[in-house]
Amino acid sequence: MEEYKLTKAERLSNRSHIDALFKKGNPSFHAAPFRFVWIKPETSEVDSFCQIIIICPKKRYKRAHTRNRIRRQIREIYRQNKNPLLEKLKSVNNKIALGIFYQGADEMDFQITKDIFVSALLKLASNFEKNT
RNA sequence: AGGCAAAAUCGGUUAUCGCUGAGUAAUCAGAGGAAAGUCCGGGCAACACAGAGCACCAUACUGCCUAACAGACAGGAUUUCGCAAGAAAUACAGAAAGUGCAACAGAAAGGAAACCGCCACGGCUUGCCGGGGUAAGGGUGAAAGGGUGGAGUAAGAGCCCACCGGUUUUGCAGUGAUGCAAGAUGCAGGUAAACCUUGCGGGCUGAAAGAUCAAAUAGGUGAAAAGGGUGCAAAUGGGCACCCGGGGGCUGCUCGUCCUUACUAUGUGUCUGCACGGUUUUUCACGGGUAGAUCGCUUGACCCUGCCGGUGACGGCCGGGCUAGAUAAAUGGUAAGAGCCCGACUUGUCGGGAUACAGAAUCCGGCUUACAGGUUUGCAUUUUU
RNA sequence: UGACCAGUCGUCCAAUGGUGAGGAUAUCUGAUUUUGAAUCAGGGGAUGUAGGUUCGAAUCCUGCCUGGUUAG
Repeated sequence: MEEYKLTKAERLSNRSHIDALFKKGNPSFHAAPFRFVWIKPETSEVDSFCQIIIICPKKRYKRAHTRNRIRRQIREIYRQNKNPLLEKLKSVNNKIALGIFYQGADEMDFQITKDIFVSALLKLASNFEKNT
């Protein structure tokens, strides 16, 4: 069963969870323009296996429309390619909160960044298998 | 044809995978002219509020429009440009309420003074000196006490006269700023985007305002419970034993057995073991309130067509319409095809592009700034006829 | 969403509306030294931007740009 939806349950929106992510989150790896941070949430009330938050800092991207565009494109990539990660998480029955930083150029090439992102996600999933 | 400036405008179809809102569902809707800067003004909300003044801030020709404004419209004045017609700009109240300031230069920078001068007088060494008069000319400066001309004089001076400018009174025109005419006045500069004065205006804080619901934890308030009986001991004391009841442990359950049924200081009263108060624990209730949720939130000084009033900004009326409402924050990805733009060859194909400035966060009215492309208007230039 | 402040040589700071915007440091040139450092002498280099007020603006006023601080 594969789903290509991205509902609100899959987005990180609780303030305390976000604070926990940035304070105690495992500083995982860099991958070209991306950087990932993840944590296992303390409470198990979360519905989905992986909640994400996309960060493009205002300090780096001054204009609102550039920030919007970057965030939307990353979200689109994640939506299309999230299933391998989710299946792995489901198999080990883990729930995580994931923070995705973007630090690349203002205008990004959709296809190239897509390839990078997909490989990075697979790497993250394998990393998970080792931990458990 | 390319260039500059201004104005209005911000291309867009279909399919599909998603996102946000509405709807039972089918389905429908989904960023801007500036959403930006946050520079003004209001709506709305909380709090405050007898009246007046001070302080602070903002503003400053007149009329008019408006919910309001530093905005708009109509006009006046001044300045600049122009031969003129006219165009453009204007923070456009007060310098005779007061206090300041004006480097350098210059005699003197503000109820004045005399460097070179001019003038007569006195003295003598006959071209100088002295004490006077004067401010036309020269010189300094950004600026030198209205300007030009005449009369007048020893020389001169609004000392006097004419014209021009200023101030002011009256009359006329105008809603008014003001204009025109007639008279009066001999006229102490500049700077208020120096302090300041005057007039008009401002209560203060902002949607993370504010309203409602409300978990866990901690704390607040109130109520209840921490037992009853019998016997013995004891006053330098306030304990012990047993029985009943409640709670807990041992056990799958019962019996049985064990533990427990609190503390209160040199508290207060009282005196026979009690009452009051306090502490602690447990239970219940209440209210405040955090996370969170809902409202505020999009039907509005709204948009469109037509008619009427007004020079105009704008106002009125009839009819029609509903056009984002998110909250770590929705508009994205892919594909195709007309038309458009760019480039290449060629004169109809191929390749590329979908873009400038830029993203709603409480809502409106303005201002300011950014802006590719095509459109319209104006200006100058070049080429052709 | 509001409130406030600042912008001066490459860097850090001065300058009451008034002389050619000053000082430290850096940099350049020369001297000194076998060479370098230190020292000495000399030079270049700046008022964020566009307007306005004024005789005159880094300073006063207005718009814009950039950077920073701050409330919740």
